[in-house]
Amino acid sequence: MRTLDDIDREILRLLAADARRPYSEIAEAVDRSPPTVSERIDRLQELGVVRRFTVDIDRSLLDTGTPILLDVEVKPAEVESVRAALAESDRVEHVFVTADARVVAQVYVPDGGVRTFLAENVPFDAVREYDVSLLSESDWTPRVGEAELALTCAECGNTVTAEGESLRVDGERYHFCCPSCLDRFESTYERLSGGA
Amino acid sequence: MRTLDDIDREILRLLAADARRPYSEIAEAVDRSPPTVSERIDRLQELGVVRRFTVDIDRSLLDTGTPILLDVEVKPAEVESVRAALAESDRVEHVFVTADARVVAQVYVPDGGVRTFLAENVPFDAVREYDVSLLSESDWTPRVGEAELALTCAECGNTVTAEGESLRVDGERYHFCCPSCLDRFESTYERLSGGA
DNA sequence: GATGAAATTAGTTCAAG
DNA sequence: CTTGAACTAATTTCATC
Repeated sequence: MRTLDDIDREILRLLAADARRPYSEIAEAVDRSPPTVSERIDRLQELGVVRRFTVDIDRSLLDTGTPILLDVEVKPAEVESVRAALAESDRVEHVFVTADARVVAQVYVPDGGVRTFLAENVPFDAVREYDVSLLSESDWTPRVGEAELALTCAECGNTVTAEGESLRVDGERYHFCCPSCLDRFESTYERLSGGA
Repeated sequence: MRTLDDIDREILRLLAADARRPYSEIAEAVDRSPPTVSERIDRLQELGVVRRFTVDIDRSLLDTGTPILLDVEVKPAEVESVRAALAESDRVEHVFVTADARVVAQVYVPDGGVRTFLAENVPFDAVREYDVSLLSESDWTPRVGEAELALTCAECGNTVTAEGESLRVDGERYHFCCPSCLDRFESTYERLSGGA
């Protein structure tokens, strides 16, 4: 398995700035041919580095409620359910989970107000406290920087280097640091799914 | 000028979920022809509702530093300079400005740590206090919802309705609630640029 | 505003190095 | 890991409604 090189990073940067520029233009910028660019972009998607192609929408031009930053202090066991519940909502664009069990979300609050929004969207018992800040502006700029690929072995948790391998099972990608981990993972998997 | 209709919203939703689907597919979904879809997307870009086509990158797979949520309390007069300084940084992906003069940013902190990052990126005098939370997860989902176009008249500040008009000057878009405001804006503009 | 047909432009496949 | 050439697919233009 290869890690990311400068060409991948440059492609990511160019796509982040404008995902519609023709591959011929990207190809010229990275001094490769269009088929190479095409293949590398496929690989970036396959690796999950590129999650999706999308549009950045200026919601300040859209009348979709009042933008707030909602900071919810949750019971540690409920962090994931609260994150999922918020991420699910039509009114929520960003969700951040902090190490100290807070879930921070950018929410476009409907007319009913924050309390109603919370009551309807978040498991009542999970919330300890919450805090609301009115937002006056928000920016999003996708960045790539000097990023190196940082994958974790699905079997042993080590960092996956260039020697690693990867495997796709049931639409999920798994990465491994070495053939042994891949093998072990595969047998465990087969045992489990065989028994099911 | 038209406002957004259901077809525009559906197009936005489809693009947000996958900006690469062919126009023929979008066309079928909204029961129009590909040229119509093309034209409407152009218009959404022209209006500034679609800021750009981009890729959603999974930065957790990229080794670009420790993700934190940085919450900076700033002197009110410095809010804009701090926002701009942060948005400028290669390490910052999101910046939110709250109504009570806090600037909240998602930062991928380099090895030097937060203090160094702040010292190098934010005007020293502007910061009153700051607070850091380690992030364990972050989601982004572009949403459209039931959005209506909410433009503000560049001359009088009223809401721009379907009767409004718009004008492009020096690469900037301006919207107006009525022809009088457009006229007045134009004369003011010509007077100012004539004198320069 | 919308369209079908034509023209243009972009993307992918493939055999080969 | 890359490419040029051939092929396939997508987008835009335009005359017309």
